[in-house]
Amino acid sequence: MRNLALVEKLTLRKHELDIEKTLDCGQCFRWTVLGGVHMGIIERSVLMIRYSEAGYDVEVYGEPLGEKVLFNYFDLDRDYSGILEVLSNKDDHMARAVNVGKGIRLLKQPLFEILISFILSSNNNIPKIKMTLEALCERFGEPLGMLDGNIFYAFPTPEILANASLEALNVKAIGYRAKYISETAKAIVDQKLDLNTPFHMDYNTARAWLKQFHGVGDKVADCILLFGYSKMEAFPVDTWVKQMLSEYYGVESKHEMFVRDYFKHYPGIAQQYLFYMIRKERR
DNA sequence: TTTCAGGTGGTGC
DNA sequence: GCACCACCTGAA
Repeated sequence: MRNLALVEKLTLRKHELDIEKTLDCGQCFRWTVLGGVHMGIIERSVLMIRYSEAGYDVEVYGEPLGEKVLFNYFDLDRDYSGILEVLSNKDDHMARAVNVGKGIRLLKQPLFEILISFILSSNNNIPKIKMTLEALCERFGEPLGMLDGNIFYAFPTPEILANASLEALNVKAIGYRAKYISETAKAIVDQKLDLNTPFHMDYNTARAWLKQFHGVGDKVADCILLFGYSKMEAFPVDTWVKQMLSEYYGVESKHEMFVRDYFKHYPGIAQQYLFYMIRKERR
């Protein structure tokens, strides 16, 4: 296995971006942190991100990424300050969440990767999801090269997963979700479905479109729409968020109506900041 | 040994 | 529409 070559050096301004929080708020699973260095893969580029005076230094290995793609991945073109100000004026909980979560941005992750990742997330927890994803990438992803003794793998393509047997897909901790992955990959390949389609749909239509895949229900569809498609109307409700909605807002059912009315155009950002806060307080 | 974890799909009403 | 419940697996 050949070593990955450094092909690009980029910088991220610190303004309104906290890498640590952004990569550790449950929206992505393949980033790791070691000795203060964040390592991750975007498409076929291996990234190492370090703190610096101005913000963050980004080293790109393997294939060049380009500033535009990097900025897009971290949603840097969106102005969060105005949105967060409106949200923090809503109530004390939201104000606290905005304060605690300052610097969180909603990523725009590769679509097939985010679809598969969140199908794996159902009835599951983060350490296991990470374990399963790494196992899938090791078995089915293309090895991109080595760096510091570690082999980095691209995310598997729909074709490779569609052609894999259920036995082969039965990697660590995947369980009954292997069938969902197989059926989803097959649907994409056989029916020539274009994962870009939801970009051109409104939130409700896009959500219904994603739910055609086995293993994608309301919550998983909302995660995909929020972390892959930047649909800010999406408000994923898991057991913790459900409990939080009840506790903070007295909402026991019909969350969708409540969040749309209450958070207006940005339920997704509200959800992510609230989620980060309740998760942090639990730990 | 039992319970639960960042849900979904199937079933029955 | 809504309420149940089985479901892989690993950790507590």
